[in-house]
This record gives sequence, C-alpha cells and structure tokens, in this order.
Amino acid sequence: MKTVLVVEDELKIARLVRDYLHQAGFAVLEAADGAAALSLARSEQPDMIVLDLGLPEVDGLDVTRRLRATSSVPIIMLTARSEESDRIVGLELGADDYIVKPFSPKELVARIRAVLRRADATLGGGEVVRAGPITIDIPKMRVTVGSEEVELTATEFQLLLTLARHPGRIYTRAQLLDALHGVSFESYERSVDAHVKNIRRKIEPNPRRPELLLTVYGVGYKFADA
Amino acid sequence: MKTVLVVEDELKIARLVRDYLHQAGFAVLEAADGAAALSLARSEQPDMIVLDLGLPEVDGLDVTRRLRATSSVPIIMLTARSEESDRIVGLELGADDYIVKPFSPKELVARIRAVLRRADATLGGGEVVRAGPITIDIPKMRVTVGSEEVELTATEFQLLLTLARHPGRIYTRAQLLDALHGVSFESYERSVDAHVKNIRRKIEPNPRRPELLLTVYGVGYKFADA
DNA sequence: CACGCCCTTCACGAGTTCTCCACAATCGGC
DNA sequence: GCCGATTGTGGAGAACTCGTGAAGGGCGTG
Repeated sequence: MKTVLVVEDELKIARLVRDYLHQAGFAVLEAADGAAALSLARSEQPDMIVLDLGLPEVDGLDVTRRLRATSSVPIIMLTARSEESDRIVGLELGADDYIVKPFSPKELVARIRAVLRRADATLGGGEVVRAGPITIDIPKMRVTVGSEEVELTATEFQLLLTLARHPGRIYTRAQLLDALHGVSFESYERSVDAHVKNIRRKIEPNPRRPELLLTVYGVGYKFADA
Repeated sequence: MKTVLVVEDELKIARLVRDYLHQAGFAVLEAADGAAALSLARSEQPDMIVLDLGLPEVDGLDVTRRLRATSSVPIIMLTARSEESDRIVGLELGADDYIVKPFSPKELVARIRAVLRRADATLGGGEVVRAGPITIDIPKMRVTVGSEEVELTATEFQLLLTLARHPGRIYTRAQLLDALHGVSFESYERSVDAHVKNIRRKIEPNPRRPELLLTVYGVGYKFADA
C-alpha cells in the first residue's frame, strides 16, 4: 500500500482529500504547515506528496525546494488559478504535476495514480528508455517509433529523451532549454517550440494532432502519459 | 617464464626486489633511471614493469606516459605514501596497480602475479574483435579489412578498437581522447578528427563516403552498426 | 645529429543545424 | 462566439560542425 502525505492548511479540503484517498486505498499522512510537512516527509518517507502552494508561514515553493534538496519523492502541487507563476516555478523546482483549484477529488486520485505509476516505471532506468510506442537507445542514440527508426538531430534527441524519461511530467521551456544547453544559458525560449515542431514531424502520425509530445497550454510540454 | 623489469634507483631496494622475484620464479631486468627503463622496455619486451615513481631525472609518470604511447605492458607503480596525487595520475596514465612504500616483498610478488594473471586473461578473452568486414587482432595489433591487412599507428589502432568494440555505440571526442590518453588529458578535441581521417583513408573503400567509421553530427563518432 | 614517422594544431570551405522572426492557427476565459 | 494570449509553422540567415591539407614539433632510429 502506498502512503501519501497531504499538506493542506484548510481543514475542509484536507478532510475531503483524506477521505477520498482512503477510499482509493492509500495510507494518508497529514500536515497543516510547511514545517510539519518537512518533518513528516523525512521521518515517514511517504511514497508521494500532495502539496498546497498557499500555505501559511513557510511557503509551499520553499517546501518543494527543501524536499528536493534531499529527496526525489514525487510531488503534486495544488494551486489556485491565479498563481500561474508559482506553478511554473514549482515545476522548475522539480514538482511532477499540478492540479488547479477547484478540483475534483476524482481527478486528484487519478493524477496521484499516474505519478506513482510513472515513478515506479522510471526506477528501472537503464540504457533504453521506452514510452508508449517510442524506444530510445541512449548509447546508440537511436529512436524508433513502433518498428520504424527515425533520424533525429542531437538537440532533438536530447529534448525527446528528457521528456520521455518521465512521461506525463510537465516541463517548462526553461527546463527544457536547461536540459539542452546547461543551466543559465540565455536564449529565446520559443526555440523549444521549433524543435518540438521538428520532432513532431518525425514521430507523430499526424503532427497537427499530437498524441505523444503534448503541449501544456501556458506552461510547457510533456510526453504523453500511458 | 615471465620477465619483470624493475625500475628502482635505490640500490638496496632494487636488490631486495630482485632476489625475491628470482625466488618467486621470475626473470628480472633492472634499470636505475627512466632512460634505461625505456630503452630496456623496448629492447627486451618484458612481461611487466615495476616502476618506482620517485626516480631521479626523468619522472616516473613520464616514463609511464611514454611506455603507454607504444605498449600495453602491465605496470605496477611503487610510491611513497605522500605522493597520492601521483598515484592517481599514474593510474589514469594506464598503470595497472600501485604499491605504497614501505611494502612487503611478499605483497609485491602477489600483486605481480595478480596483474600478470589479469593480463593473460585479457589476451585470452578478447583476442580478436570483429565488426563488419574489419578484424582486429589485439595482441598482434593487426587489422584486416576483408582479407587485406592495413597498417595502423598505435593511436589509430587504439581509436579504431575502441569504436569497433561496440558497433553502433556513439562516442564523443572527449571519450575517445580518454581512451587514447587516459582521463583528464588536455588537448584539442579535434585531433580525433585527424586520426579519423587517417583511419578512413586506410580502411574505407571510399573515404569521402564512410561506411564503417561514421560521423554522428554534433556528437562524435561511431562504428557502423550491423 | 639528421632523418622519418607520428601526433597535434590550425585555418579554410562546405555542409548541416539552430535560432529567430513574422504570421497563422488555436486556446481559454468571459 | 469574441478577444487577448499562447502556440504552430515556414523560411532565412546566423552559428556551428566537420573534412581536409598542411605546418610544426616530439620522439625514436639509423
């Protein structure tokens, strides 16, 4: 059984989430503020964390940052629609996904399941990465879609690999640029779009309706979840 | 019977080592300085070399470097405890093992046996590497394309061998330089290109359209896949 | 000590890729 | 459905990468 740590200061929401997760078969830990969250995360080693960004005292982003300093536990952020910039910062700090309030508990459970599935799958990390119909042979730098091999440039390869390593996980343009050129490389974020376009042309059956390399409107891109 | 070249400037130690090795059943050659060591190594082709790093005149590391330029004879370094950085550099230059002074002659003999055993195993294990029409006889350092033998320099041989051992696998210039000179050897990455050019001239039917030693644009080189 | 071999380095040209732009298409909120 | 914001797209020039011939120097050999 998987354990989920829910970090939420509003009692009503906390209770609601807890009940739904219980019903869905998860063990639930609760924390009402950042300090408690960090402490519980360390002592109980939950399988994943659902984190409200609108916490009192210690900011949710700060919690993310501190968790990431020592752990790679999957994190789903809860954010209000207005906090768009926070969402982006959160993803850049290494959160795995976000849910916008108001949300349906059903959606929350679905996302938690998806993230956990991903985390399990990612652990086996070897020389070959598989995601959907895509197979990526890293040392040989070869990519196949179904049984057909496609030719990618070095940059395209790197970009696709980054996304396919964690299907479903959302990456901002800045993160993807970092993956391509190393951190703090100044350039036009939208050149990512151009590469995405070129990759889609090579791997998507119908590039106008992407099924593998998906756009997350207002945020960035992700590789399609299973 | 195996021949060991002992390079040691302190007479007392040299004699001690020689006697022990004799008793252990080795033929022993002796050199008191780097120049003599290089000369003897070339003319007598010993099965392995025991090398004191604290030599006068030509430095022990320099001797290692020069030996490795033309030979893969196993080398055991003798070092004083203080010369830790030298040990590391030595291993990176391709020494096989090191012994810290003071040492027991028994340990020396044991290590020599171990290194020789390893060397033999290596020879027996992967004597010949085949990839496409290329056959590489490692102990004899001979390369044939189809049925024709080609003459490669030591560097070219090493480079081709590295690539041919894993056809299809992509190596960056830095990786290939490491394979040639040991890690952290500063040099112009594009000298790899020059060697590739020279190898192609020798093994490719049409060097303008390589079929065996392929360029991976923006990354490095690879040996052709199946 | 001169010679030859080999490795490194450089500079130029040819080819490939990346970036960036402008405009069109799409998305999300109202 | 309308509107502003965001993303898709084709193309052009900049930037980068690679092949190549040749120069220079180190090292071993005669």
